[in-house]
Amino acid sequence: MIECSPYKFHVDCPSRKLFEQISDKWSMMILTVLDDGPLRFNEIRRQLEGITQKAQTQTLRRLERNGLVERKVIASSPVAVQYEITPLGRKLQGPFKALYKWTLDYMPEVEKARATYDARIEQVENV
Amino acid sequence: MIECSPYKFHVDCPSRKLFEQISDKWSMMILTVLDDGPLRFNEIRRQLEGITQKAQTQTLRRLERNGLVERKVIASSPVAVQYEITPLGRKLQGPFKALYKWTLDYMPEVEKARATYDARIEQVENV
DNA sequence: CAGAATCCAAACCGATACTG
DNA sequence: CAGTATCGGTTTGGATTCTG
Repeated sequence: MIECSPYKFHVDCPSRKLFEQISDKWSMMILTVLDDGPLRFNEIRRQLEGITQKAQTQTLRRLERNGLVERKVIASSPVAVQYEITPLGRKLQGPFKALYKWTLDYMPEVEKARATYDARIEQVENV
Repeated sequence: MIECSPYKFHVDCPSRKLFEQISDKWSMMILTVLDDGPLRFNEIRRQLEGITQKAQTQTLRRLERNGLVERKVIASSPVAVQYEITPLGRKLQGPFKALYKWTLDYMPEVEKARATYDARIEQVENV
């Protein structure tokens, strides 16, 4: 792990600035569904349970601005818009899949830890 | 990428639940500095520029609850508290480092994309 | 279809003061 | 040292309405 002086994680450290941009609720999921191929606005929507139109628009705009997604307007009536992952966005798939695998592999351990923690806390509070 | 029916990312998908827990502003950074060895509260603080005491406490509690960090109270006067990464937390280092490397490798590309996007937006707005 | 605009409530966040 | 408690200010999030 490379360091950013004088703090390990300086506010100007690229990892902080960039992590903020992709660690929101929906970016990772949108990039993941787009990895299988381009989708239209409502096609994305149908794959992500619970996303609102506003959140989706905002997330897509940020992804587009950061060069991770390309927005293509297809002139027709009514107009069609297609979202496509860029090569840069595709390079995030490796890290994302590693993270995704971790969540599946260790979810049971995390839940066990939570149960233990919550039980201990409750005990302390009920003294 | 494994799917969660009927949506690709169902609300009960482990990846969503767990990703929410670690994708906040500080978790990744705290786990990273703890990877080098256990630290006390204020030692962590000194490595993470801009973190407030409140945010640090909250993040550490969540990490502890999820079994990623262990909190050890050393009886002394004044009391000392040590935070140590757990084996489970350490298993996240691989994915984190992959993500970290991506930010360093592609930050320039992202900034170029932003400049292009912002210039285009400005042009549209100034018509 | 693919959004933009608006409004409101809830969550978060930092600053401050206090404690054993 | 290692926190807890509290209090505004800000941001976020959802629901709703409107548009070409």
